[in-house]
Amino acid sequence: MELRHLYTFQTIIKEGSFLRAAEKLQYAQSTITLHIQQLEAELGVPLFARRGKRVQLTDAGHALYEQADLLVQKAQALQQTMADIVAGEAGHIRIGAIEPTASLRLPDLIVPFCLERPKLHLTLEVGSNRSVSERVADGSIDVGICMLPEASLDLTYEQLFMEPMAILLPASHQLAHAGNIQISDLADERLILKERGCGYRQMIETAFLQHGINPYSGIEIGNLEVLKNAVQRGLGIAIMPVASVNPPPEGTTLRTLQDVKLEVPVGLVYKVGQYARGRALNAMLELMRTSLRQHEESPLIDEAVGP
DNA sequence: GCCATCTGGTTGTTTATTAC
DNA sequence: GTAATAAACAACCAGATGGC
Repeated sequence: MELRHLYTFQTIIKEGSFLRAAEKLQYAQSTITLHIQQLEAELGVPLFARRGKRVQLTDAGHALYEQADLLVQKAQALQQTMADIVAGEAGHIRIGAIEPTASLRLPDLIVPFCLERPKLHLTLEVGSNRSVSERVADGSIDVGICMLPEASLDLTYEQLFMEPMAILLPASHQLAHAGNIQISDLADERLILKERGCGYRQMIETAFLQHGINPYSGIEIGNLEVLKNAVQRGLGIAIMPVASVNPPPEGTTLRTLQDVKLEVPVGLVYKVGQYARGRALNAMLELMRTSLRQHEESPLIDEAVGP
């Protein structure tokens, strides 16, 4: 059954004749007859009773008219949805992001973006660098915001900004008010690390091992909030994204290293060749580029860190 | 005057072939 | 294996004409 046959059928009823339906739909009159004949042949039942020059709906015609109305309405709604997707007003965007970007930076972008597009569906998944990049690689999410993914995943990486890191220590700690802090000063400290596979931890381990220091103290905490609380209660010190401890929790201090710049690159991650998606996703990517790259120009660390 | 049928031109679809 | 192209075929439409 073809939708245009149903349109023709509906138009005949609304206009009252085959001829006026043909004029309305800009078909030849013979086409209207053919449409109805095809519809009747397909359904195996006459839809109109021909009485000389007049035609009248049969019972089957009445039944079809009620159902056809629903079908045509559904089809029109579907066409409108497709038009909205083409225009970037609808569709489904799936984003994955690491912390603290997900909770501190993305809401400022996502909220106005979604309010402007009430028909848009958006899913934001928060995870580790590895899980976000793997989800992008297997197609579960459209785009990720994370650190450089593993080369084996064959993903495109577009750097947006550098995430500055700093040392969070209890305010009572001897290094809290020290002059310059060198990385060697942390050699004997209990450093609380994030979980294995976390990009922040990898950066910390690399920096420490380059200076001949083993950063592993035996304590790993996979959540930034719990990590902050642990430092606040004196369990040890931690190296954290500045954005996640700005301002530092009560009873803690944020310091930077004098000899090592602690920062990790964060960027957009997407599948090669998958870039040409819907307009809504492209608009979101453009917004992320514009807004998150701007962040690089106003680093949070200047406001948050001080002896 | 209105609808059905026939005929010819146009458009769209399918299939086979070729190139990458 | 996939995409592009061309040929054959089918479906569609419009105009002309006939029956009621």
